[in-house]
Amino acid sequence: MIKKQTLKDIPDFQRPLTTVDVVIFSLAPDGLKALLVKRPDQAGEPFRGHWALPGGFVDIARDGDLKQCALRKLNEKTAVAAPYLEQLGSWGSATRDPRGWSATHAYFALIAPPAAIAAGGNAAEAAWFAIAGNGVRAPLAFDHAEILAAAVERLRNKVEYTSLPAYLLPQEFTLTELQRAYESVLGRPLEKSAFRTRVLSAALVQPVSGIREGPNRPAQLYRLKSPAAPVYFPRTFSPRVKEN
Amino acid sequence: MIKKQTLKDIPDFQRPLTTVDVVIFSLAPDGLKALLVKRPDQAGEPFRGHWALPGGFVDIARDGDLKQCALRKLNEKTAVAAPYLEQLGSWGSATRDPRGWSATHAYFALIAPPAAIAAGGNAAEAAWFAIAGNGVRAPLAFDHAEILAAAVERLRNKVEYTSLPAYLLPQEFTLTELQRAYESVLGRPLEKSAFRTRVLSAALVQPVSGIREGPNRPAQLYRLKSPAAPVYFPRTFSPRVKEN
DNA sequence: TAAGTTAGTTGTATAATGCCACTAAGTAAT
DNA sequence: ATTACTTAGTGGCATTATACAACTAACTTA
Repeated sequence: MIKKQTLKDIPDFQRPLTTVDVVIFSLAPDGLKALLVKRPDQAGEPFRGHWALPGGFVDIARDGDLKQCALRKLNEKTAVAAPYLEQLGSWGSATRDPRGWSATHAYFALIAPPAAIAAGGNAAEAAWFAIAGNGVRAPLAFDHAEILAAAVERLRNKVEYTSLPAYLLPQEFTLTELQRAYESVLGRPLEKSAFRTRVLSAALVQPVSGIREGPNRPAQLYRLKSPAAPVYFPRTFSPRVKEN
Repeated sequence: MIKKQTLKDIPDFQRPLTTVDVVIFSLAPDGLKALLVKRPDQAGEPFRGHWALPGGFVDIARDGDLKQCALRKLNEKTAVAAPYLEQLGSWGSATRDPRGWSATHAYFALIAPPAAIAAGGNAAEAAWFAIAGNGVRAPLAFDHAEILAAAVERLRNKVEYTSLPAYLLPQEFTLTELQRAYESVLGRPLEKSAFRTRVLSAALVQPVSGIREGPNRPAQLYRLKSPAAPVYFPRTFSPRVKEN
């Protein structure tokens, strides 16, 4: 029988590297985007010059816990007030980082477009990439393509039965804008009437005094009733299956 | 501006401790159970003699990746053929382990009762605890009560719209047994007719040749069509809300 | 004033069930 | 054998959310 491992059996150099990575989504007029950063192009760095998810080592002196670490990573790239931030999962193996056994704790964040445009710090090394299919067109460092794909899949899945797309919009929005956000993420059109009934009959949004003016009939503005917690619907959107 | 941390800035002793913990669920006649193990009662060990989730340090020499590590932990306690194993999330902070900054990767497993009864190895130090509410009655080591509560919540949630309870049963089962499994996890009765229609119209189970004999009308035996992947239903079970 | 566009509403059909009552097939006691 | 009891399995109506389609409303611009 193999001896159970205790702390003193684990020299420090046998501890896995621990990182946190954040998939940051936002919405541009032409669709869903994810923020990526360029790996440093220095000797000894893995995946030099590749695009990667924002993230890095947990700093045990600065980070109280994993979520705080994720928020720190998020704020290093883009200053957002109260983003939607959800844990996505963790990826760890002997081979994912050439520097040694490493495990990353992945989060995904949804932020509104205005704050998103300014990528803080070293802007040349951060950019928004369009989501096509389950990822972006550029090759990514480490297993980040896999992590990004998992984030996209999770987002698409939850969009079917939650209010998540609202976090991709500014605080105030029209119902049509909200519907476009859903459609952008899902990649398919939704029925206007069914969409409105669902959104309005759930305790999801409440009207504000403002009106969105435009070249045609103005639209009522709404905002989230309880931004802190997303709303879950009892069913998914599921278009009727045609016979024949 | 704070300098970006690179590998050489992180002495090994500043790396977080990395563990994997597994919430193992099974079904007894009187309800849902979770397997817990007793912490060693030795000097220097944290939470001496407390009950805890099965788990421990990632062994970078033995474990290829996190899931393999979770499977190893699972097999150290109970030998199961092909359990349902899903990543639950990760918990990491400066304070959760008195030995230092630590992060655990938590998984949850669903296993069939027969294999479950024999808790391998040191049986005196492992036991099945009834799930009451969101956890067990005993106080747990570390933040394991929180992790267990998250597992119970995730399980209850997914039971509403997936085939997960089937993994708590032996390979062959009757529809009534499956319904009882759902009810055990949910903690509320389900409508027989609606349940059967849902299960049979989804590509969830297929009849096998066997019949379950008993003191009354015998029942058709079924097994999962594709044990590898759980089935998702388009709606949750949701009892009608009474007016008045 | 008519055309064009987007906002928002209304009405019918449908799918998946919730709910209730029923029939079917065994064992065990009489 | 017959009846009582228990669990397996089915059938039918009601309900709910939404898919779908057609409609009305409000505004700008030519």
